[in-house]
Amino acid sequence: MARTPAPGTRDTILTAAAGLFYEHGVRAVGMAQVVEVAGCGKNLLYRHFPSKAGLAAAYLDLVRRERAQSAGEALRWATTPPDRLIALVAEIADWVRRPGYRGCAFRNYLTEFPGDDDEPARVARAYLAEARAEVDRLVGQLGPVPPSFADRIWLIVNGLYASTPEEAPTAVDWVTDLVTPFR
Amino acid sequence: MARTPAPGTRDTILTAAAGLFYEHGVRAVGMAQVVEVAGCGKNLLYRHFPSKAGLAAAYLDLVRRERAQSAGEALRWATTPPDRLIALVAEIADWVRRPGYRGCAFRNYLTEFPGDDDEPARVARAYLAEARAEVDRLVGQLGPVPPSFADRIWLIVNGLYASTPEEAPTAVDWVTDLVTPFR
DNA sequence: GTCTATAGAAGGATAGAC
DNA sequence: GTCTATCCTTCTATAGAC
Repeated sequence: MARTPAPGTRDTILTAAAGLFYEHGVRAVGMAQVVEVAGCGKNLLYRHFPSKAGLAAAYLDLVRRERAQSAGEALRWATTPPDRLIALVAEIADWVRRPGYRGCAFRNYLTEFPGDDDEPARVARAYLAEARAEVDRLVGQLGPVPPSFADRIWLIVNGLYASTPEEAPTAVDWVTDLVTPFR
Repeated sequence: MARTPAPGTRDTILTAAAGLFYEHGVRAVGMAQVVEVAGCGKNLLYRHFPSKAGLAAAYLDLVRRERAQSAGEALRWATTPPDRLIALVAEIADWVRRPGYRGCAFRNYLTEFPGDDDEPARVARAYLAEARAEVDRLVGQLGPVPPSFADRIWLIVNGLYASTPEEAPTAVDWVTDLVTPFR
C-alpha cells in the first residue's frame, strides 16, 4: 500500500512560506529555506505549488483572506459610514502595531518586483485597487463632502502602512476628526 | 607614457547603476547588467566600488545628494516656516510626478533588504531620520501647534511617497490648508 | 614598451525546478 | 538528491592609448 498523503500539508507549506516571505521578502527567501521550515521534501512542495511565483501568489492570497476576515470583523459593529471609515483605519492601525509588522505585504511585493505582471503582482494590484474602491464607497456614503475627501483618506491609509507602531494612532485620530462632522 | 585613465568613469558606472537599481530594484539587477549598461569591464567596476553593497551605498548616496540639492533649491525662496513646509512637500510631489517615479529609493531598499544593517541600509535609514527631523524642525518653528501636528505632516509625507502622480497634489493642498493659519 | 581597459572564463555559492 | 542556471567575485588574455 502507498503512504496516505498528510491532509494539512499544503497549509503547512503555505504558512511556512508566508512567514518567511513576509519577514525577509520574497526574493530573499529560497525554496530550500521554505522546505526546511515547512519540514517537508522539495518534491512535495512542487506537487502543491507549480513554481515560486505560484507559491508567492498563494502567499499574497492568504494575506488577502486574512486581511479581509480581520476587516470584516472590525466593520461588523460599525453601522454608519463614518464609523465604518474609522473602524477600517483602526483595523489597519492594529495591524501596523502588531509585533513583526514589516509593511504592507502587497506593496512590498510590488516594490520587490516592479513592472512585473505575473500572478502574484496581479493579486497585489487587485487587493490595492479593491481597498481604494472600499474607501471611495464609504466616503460616497458619507454625504456631501469636498471632492478631495476620498483622496485625503487614502493618503492617510498609504501613510499609515509606512508608519511605525508608535505613529499608527495618529492616523486613527485624524480620520476620526475628519469624519466626526458626519456622525 | 602609459594610457591615461578616463576621468568620468566612476560617475558613468554610478549613473548606470543608479538608473538600473531604481528602475528594477537592487536585488533584481546583476553586476553584469551594470557593466553592460555602463559600457565598461568588470575589472573597472570593482576597482571603483568594493562590492555590490558598496555600489548600492554609492547609489543611495547619489540619490540623497540629488534630493538634498533639489530640496535646497525649492526651499531657497520660502523664508517663513509655513512656506518652507509647503515647499518641502511640493518638492516631493514634483518628484512623485516625474516620469519613471517608482517610489522612494530609500524605502524601497529597506523593503528589499529588511533587517539588514549594511552600509546602504545605514545610508537609507540616515536619510529617513534626517527627513523626519527636518519636518520636526519646521513644525517647531511654526509656533504653538497641537502635539500631533508633526506626526500628521509626516503621515502625509509617507503617504505622498506611496502616491501615484495623479494623487500627489492632494498632499500639497492638504499641507497648505494645515499651515495657512500660521502664515 | 608600459599601462589601462575590455571581454570573457573560472570559481564557489546558491537559486529554482524536476 | 540532482540538474541547470545565475549570482558575485576574481583572474586571465588581449586590444588599445601613450
